[in-house]
Amino acid sequence: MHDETQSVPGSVAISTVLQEQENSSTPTLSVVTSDPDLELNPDNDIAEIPVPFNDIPTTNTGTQTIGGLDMGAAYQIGGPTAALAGAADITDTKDGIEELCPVCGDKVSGYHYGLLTCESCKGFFKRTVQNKKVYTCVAERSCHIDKTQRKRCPFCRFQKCLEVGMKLEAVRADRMRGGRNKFGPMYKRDRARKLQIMRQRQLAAQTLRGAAQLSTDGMYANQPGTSPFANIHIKQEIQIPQVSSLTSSPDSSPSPIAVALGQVNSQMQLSGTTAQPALQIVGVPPGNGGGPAQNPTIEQKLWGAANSTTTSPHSLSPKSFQFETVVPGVAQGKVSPLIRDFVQAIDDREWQNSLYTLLQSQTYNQCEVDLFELMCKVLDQNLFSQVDWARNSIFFKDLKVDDQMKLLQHSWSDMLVLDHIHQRMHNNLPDETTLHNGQKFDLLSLGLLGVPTLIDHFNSITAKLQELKFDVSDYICVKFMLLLNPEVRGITNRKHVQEGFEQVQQALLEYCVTCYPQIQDKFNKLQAILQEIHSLAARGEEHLYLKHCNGSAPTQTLLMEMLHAKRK
DNA sequence: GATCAAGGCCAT
DNA sequence: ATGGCCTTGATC
Repeated sequence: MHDETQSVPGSVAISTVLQEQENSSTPTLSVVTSDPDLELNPDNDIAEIPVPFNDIPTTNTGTQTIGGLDMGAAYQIGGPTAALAGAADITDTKDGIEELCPVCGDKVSGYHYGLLTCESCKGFFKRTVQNKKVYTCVAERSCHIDKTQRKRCPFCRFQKCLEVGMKLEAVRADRMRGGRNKFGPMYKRDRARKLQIMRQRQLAAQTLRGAAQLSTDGMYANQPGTSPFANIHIKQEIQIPQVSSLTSSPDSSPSPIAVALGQVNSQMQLSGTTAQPALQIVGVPPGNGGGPAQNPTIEQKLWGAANSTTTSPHSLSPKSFQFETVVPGVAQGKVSPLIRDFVQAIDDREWQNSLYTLLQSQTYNQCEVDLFELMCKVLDQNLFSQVDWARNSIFFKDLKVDDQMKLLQHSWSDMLVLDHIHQRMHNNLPDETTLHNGQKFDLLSLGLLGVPTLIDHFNSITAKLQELKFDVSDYICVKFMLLLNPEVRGITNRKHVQEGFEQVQQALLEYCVTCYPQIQDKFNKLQAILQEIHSLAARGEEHLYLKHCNGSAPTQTLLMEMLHAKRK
């Protein structure tokens, strides 16, 4: 079986996505340029320290240069002369810092294109991107890459380069030599973090040695100087393997956590079964700097699953809501079949699974990711889910693609915000989560479309909805009403949209009256809140658009496509 | 001036 | 095509 990479797919047109219903091919979401220092959240568990490796006093760097080239700080520490260093802490850190190339396991020669890699993978990555190479895997796209076999399958090698986090955007389009790029500060922070980890390890080791020594003496006491913090150091030490494994994974094995979550495996399998971006990207930054995992996921979800499930989403959604518990009045037959079906079709577990899978896959093997960029990727994925949901929804699915596009272009951001509110209110989505690499990701920012200042508005909306006992049925009806907006300009089949809208509106009105008689005017109040959501979403869109215009937001995404569509 | 991550060169 | 070594140049 021969698999081939394809040429650059370009941006994802909304119409393409929608039209895929007919041919079920897989559009490729493209990639992302980003500034890794933009809105970085340095708030990780390990305090940043102002001492990069290269500031560590060594007197023997000269012996570590090769051919007159200073080989850099990272391996200076772990290099053959490290043992000669006088300071005990330097010799002790040797094991901690000696890194292997995450692609092939060869010796690391420095930071290249986003992370520590060996010289050969650096060269390979550069050649591939610069020369827009297109490779083929003659096997199953899952060839093992190590030092001895890395030459065998360039396809899988390049795929692995992307998987571990090598950044296409670090290869310069203009081929300019020298200087520094935007990743410089990230490399510096990564060095500092590694150094910090080494020191913690060393202290933990000392503490343990001390404790062992004292216990053999039949006494319990901590070493002077470290005693108050001994437990802390040990605790941090336990966390270290997760963190350090992100930058050195010679065999590319998923971390135990990822395996336990069942997340990385599924991602990797997907990435191995889909023609991937790798080379399509060349020239254009790849859709997901973090590797090929994202696109196949989206594609599979949207165009694989969706095409076969249009008839009965319920049966495929064992995770959908149990009406009896979430929809009051259903047992008494008070709820319209329309709302029943709506609610049953919801699969929030899938929503959250996709979210966490994406977050973990994007940070797997990455020492530090751009959190704004990551947020955009999540929004983008949500957007794909949104389109998928719409295309399989009653009323909407009967429309022509042009009409569908217009409706989606008009409502996507409102629906993203609404979805987030729903996830928080009904599924306990937390406000933040810790990523695979230890960074904290602000989940709430998704609901704010990346605008921190919208938090008050967001909270006020949420509070009002809570007062109204906004439930899952309300949510899904409101979502339909946002989507099926007959006011949208240029709709050809406005009658159908109008009918759909009115049916949902009527169902919601009846639902509010019958199931929530104690809440006065719930229906109209919900309508008013829709306006607020719309205004919040509009500000979010504006912000994202500005970010995009000044080059801070990923390009070639469905998200940006949507942002542009409204401004055409 | 030193650093070091880009790109380039060239023997293999 | 690969990969080890060299040159470059922005940043520290």
